[in-house]
Amino acid sequence: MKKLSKKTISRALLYIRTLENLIKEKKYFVSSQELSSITGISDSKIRKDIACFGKVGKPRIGYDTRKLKRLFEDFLLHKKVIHIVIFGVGNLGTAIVKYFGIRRGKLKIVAAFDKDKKKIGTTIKGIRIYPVAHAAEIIAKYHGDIGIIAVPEKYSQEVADIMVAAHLKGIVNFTPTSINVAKDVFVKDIDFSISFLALYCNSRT
Amino acid sequence: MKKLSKKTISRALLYIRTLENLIKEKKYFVSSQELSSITGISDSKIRKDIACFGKVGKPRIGYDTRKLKRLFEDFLLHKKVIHIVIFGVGNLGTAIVKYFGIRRGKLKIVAAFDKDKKKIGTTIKGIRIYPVAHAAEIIAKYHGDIGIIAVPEKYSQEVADIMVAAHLKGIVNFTPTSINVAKDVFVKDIDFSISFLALYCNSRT
DNA sequence: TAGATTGTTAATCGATTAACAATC
DNA sequence: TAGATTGTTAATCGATTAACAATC
Repeated sequence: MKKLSKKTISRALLYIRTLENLIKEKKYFVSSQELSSITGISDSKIRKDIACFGKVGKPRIGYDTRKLKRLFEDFLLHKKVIHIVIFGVGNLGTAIVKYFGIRRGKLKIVAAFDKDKKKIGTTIKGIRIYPVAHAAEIIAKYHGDIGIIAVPEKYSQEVADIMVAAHLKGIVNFTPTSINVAKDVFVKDIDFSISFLALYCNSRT
Repeated sequence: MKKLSKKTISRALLYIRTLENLIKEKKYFVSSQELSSITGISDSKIRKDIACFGKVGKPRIGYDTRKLKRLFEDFLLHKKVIHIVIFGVGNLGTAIVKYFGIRRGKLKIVAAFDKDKKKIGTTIKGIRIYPVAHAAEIIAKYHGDIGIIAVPEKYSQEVADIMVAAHLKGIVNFTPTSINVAKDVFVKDIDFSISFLALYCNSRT
């Protein structure tokens, strides 16, 4: 088996979602061409991605949607539930807690942290908001897997340091700042301003 | 001048932000190496990106931060304010309106749309919520540039069609669905579930 | 069988890195 | 001047596309 590239992993997750929809529609076989027209990803790229996971297609018939979905999940998502912790329950943080406070697929928020004393001790969709000072302990208790930074920009590095110390292996950073972390920690930056500006710039090309 | 790749454009926007911070600190010259250590982007990539815009550096001295920032902006962001419209003011939509309802750099939300009669006519941070039926007219009136889809999944294509008809040239899609649009319209998908899952998968490699 | 579709190889494309002469 | 840093070229790397023999 080849090592999976980041791009292949992202696309595989998209295939899983697409296959789930197809299975819901009781479509049990699909060709790479059909997957291409649904996802917008080229058919040869799709076949090449699938090849990283195994040989499961049948010439003339295509792929068994349920089998293919299981194949991807066995490689990528054998964990039953992925535990998310979030720092900062302002506008964005609260929206995310409201969404992922209830389990969504394999994702679930297990704890939230904030500096605001008025928020600490309250809950959002059943998720308790804890003081940042107790983070290490709470993250260990809930077996946090990944962390979300949704605090004001100036606290992002401080929060990142806490997350690294708490042994989280992945961080989603919503602040417009580059954070520095140990190199075995993965960071995904989601910067709305840069995303929107990039879209605007691309659309004037 | 070379055609700018999407990646170069995104990085250039990151350089602009970095330069703004440096200028605020009254640092008026910076080398590609220093920019590299701040942003995490390799110095040769940075020099190559800059070369797409012009020759502005001085050997031994580096780049004039204010001049370099202006150079990027002249190419990418000559428009004073980019007008954003948003469909759907649920949890996420509301958070975004609260943030971009006030101008943030060159970005500003100018109008919001929703199906919920209770929300229509109300305002968030001064931004009025209009009925979806009036979208074409309102978008034209406010000179909308790009649109955000933050509605429930099942309405995403419907909203995309309205946006295309209203001549928006860029769409940010927060729903977990692939939308189909005319091919001169740019789409940026931001799917939190896939982003979080991908981060998790990458972190177990 | 006939023919559509897979799995895979080879060709192409684009982006990144390395290296260094030019230069202030 | 001496030497650090740019701008740029060549080398490398990885990802995508094209093509097609294998095959059910």
